Amino acid sequence: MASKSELAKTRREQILEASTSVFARLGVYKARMDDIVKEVSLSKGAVYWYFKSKDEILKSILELFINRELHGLHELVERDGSVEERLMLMAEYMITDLERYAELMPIAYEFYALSTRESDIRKSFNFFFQRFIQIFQKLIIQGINQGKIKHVDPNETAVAIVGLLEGLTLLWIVGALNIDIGKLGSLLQTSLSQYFHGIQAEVD
Amino acid sequence: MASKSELAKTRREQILEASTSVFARLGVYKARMDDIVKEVSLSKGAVYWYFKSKDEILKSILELFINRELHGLHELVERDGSVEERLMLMAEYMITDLERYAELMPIAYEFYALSTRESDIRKSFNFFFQRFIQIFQKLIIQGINQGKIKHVDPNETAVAIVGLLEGLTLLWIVGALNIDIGKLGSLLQTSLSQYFHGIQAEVD
Amino acid sequence: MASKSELAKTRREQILEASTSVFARLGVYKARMDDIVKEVSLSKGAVYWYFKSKDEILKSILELFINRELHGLHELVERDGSVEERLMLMAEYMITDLERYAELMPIAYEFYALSTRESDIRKSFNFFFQRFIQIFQKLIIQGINQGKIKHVDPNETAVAIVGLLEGLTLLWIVGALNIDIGKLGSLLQTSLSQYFHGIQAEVD
Amino acid sequence: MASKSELAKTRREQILEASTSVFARLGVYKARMDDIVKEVSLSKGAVYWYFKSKDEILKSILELFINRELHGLHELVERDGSVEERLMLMAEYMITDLERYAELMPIAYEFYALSTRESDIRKSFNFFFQRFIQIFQKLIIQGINQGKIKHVDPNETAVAIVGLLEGLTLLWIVGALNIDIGKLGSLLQTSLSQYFHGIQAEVD
DNA sequence: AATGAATGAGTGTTCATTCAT
DNA sequence: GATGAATGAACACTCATTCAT
Repeated sequence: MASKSELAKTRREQILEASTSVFARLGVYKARMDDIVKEVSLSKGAVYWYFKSKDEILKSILELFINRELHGLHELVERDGSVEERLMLMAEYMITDLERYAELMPIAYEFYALSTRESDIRKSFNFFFQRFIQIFQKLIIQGINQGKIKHVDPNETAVAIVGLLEGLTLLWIVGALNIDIGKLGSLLQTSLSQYFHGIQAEVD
Repeated sequence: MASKSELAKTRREQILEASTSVFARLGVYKARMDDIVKEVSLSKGAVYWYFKSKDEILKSILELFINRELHGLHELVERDGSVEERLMLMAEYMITDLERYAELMPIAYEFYALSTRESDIRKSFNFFFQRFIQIFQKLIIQGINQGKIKHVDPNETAVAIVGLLEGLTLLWIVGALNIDIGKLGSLLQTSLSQYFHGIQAEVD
Repeated sequence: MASKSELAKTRREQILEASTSVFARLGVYKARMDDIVKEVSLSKGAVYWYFKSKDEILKSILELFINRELHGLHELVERDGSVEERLMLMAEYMITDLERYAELMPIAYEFYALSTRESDIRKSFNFFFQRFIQIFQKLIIQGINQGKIKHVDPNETAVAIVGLLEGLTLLWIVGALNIDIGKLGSLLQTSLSQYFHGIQAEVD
Repeated sequence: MASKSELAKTRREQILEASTSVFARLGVYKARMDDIVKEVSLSKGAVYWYFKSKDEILKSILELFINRELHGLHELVERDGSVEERLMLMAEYMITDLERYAELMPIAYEFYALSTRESDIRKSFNFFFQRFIQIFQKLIIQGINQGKIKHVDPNETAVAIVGLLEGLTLLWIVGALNIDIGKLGSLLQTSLSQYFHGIQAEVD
């Protein structure tokens, strides 16, 4: 039974998907509402029926990204395995994710830039990264409790790990690495592994 | 004795400085040529006398940033001290730098976003990060030769370090950390230090 | 029942009419899009909805002129009467036409000037004048076949006649004649008549 | 002894020559003062030292044209020969002239267009064409007095002749004739000759 | 006389948004 | 719900002209 809100939901999704693609291709500012309208094969009025403004579309895209991403990560946390194994698993997940959404990454950096000026976006990122970091933090704490990891500050360490992942992604996106995504995967794993050794508890 | 080209150089610098400030405050796209004109206290015609478009201004800013930054880093490489000490020194330098240019960081992320679409900018970043990474790579190689660092891949390791620094900066800029810049400094140092321990040669 | 394209056609006509009037009054280059917008009582966006640039408006005006003019002339060719009578009829028609569109003539000269630089316009005029000349050529050939006109070159003669008409119009427009349009009419007729006598077959 | 005004005269001529060339090439409105400055190899200030505005340059060009043209024509009038011969001579002269200044003709049509809006230019043309017509008028009157030409209205006839010449030139400039200038010359002569026969006195 | 940097009003065009149908 | 014509403020950039040197 497709209720009114079913159609609305579908339409919003269509528009969001089309917009994301357009924004990624042209950049958020160069993208025109007409480009979106053309991409989604709806009329301009229809797009404005479901979204009040270009800005609302933009923010909805961010929301969608964040939810999708957090959802994916949460599933990973529940897995079994040693702390190191699970760390690697998460790196792997990020790569798969990056692979799938690579062409959408440009938008992310526009959002980062925007976040310095728009508190809405800033809050969203705050929320997102807090969660993201928390996930790793739990892992670190587990590791410490299991005697696998030194008595480091779990939050600081988690932040460093997320930073490492984000930073390498940035370098890749920006074209500083000149490597394909497969190579980026192993780079991420090597780096994480090295970092992990730095915080690993000494064994006798 | 201000020769013709002296004036031109001065004017270009004035315009670039004003533009940078305006771009950082309003965002590259929301910033109007009139905002720049007002900020620099010249007429619109004068600005266009020295730069042929808003875009040229933008790209010149990037050029300036990159040159300034590389220049600063190169000086650091020549310092004395152990590999670890010099690594910390560089982190310190980055923090000082970040402190000074903090309010200009939003532009960086707009540039990152742009780099995915504009090959000019992509090339500039490629050049910049290659150099940046190289500097660390040399340090790593020295460390390896001195027996201070394991036989890691120097390039991969340098990339990881730069990634770590960039990533933490990103998290801070984006508001994910909720800490002041001083705290960011010590976070950078802790993280680097931990990473360094992970690649340090085993001692008997 | 105004279908979609009916409205579009009407709007385009409105805009073209208003633009013609504005161009004639102010000159093509001094005329501003705002002048057109004001004249047509539409918004600027509406004008740009139907024409993508000032230039397209300009070229559409030329197209319209040419079609209108050729259409009118073609009807004249079908008339009955002697060759000389029909020649006079055409002169008469041109005067009526000139009378009606007198205030639009300035545009014609801007088009002539443009035709030396813009191949689009050059082609349009080429097409127009070829047709125009052809009409007179047919008349000449008829005259020759009827033994009313000497064995002159029909094309050359037709060109001369059109040249004579255009040239006198030019002199009048440029203000060289200081006569009213009625007097221009009889001047045209006298001149044509004299020319006609020059090519008339000798009678015994 | 090159007095101040000698230099001034030279400079004005240089500027006028360069401007004419630029105007012809780019069109009066598209031509920029910078184009003129570049063409004449003087500074912008220098150009403005000798001419108060672009408009003054434009009007000076017209003045120069007119003087040059009238001067040339006046010399022709003094020649010997029959009326018909001298008529042909003038056609010949116009062709030579057209040949030399062909690439400047576009400006003429811009002037014609302007003449409908600017009384200065209108007056200049009025003056010019009056003289032009007068020259032919004298010829006609002579012809009448010599019994070579019918009792036509000398002014009307002169106007028709000038109109014929101008009109054929217009058709040629506008690209309606698709013939080279040599062919235009013979066309002019044929047409004039035919017209002349139309007004020639009957012989027994 | 000459230079060329500086001025700033003015221009064609764009585009997010609205709204009558 | 949906359409797409209409709106008009906003914008990057131009260019004739000025003026300090």
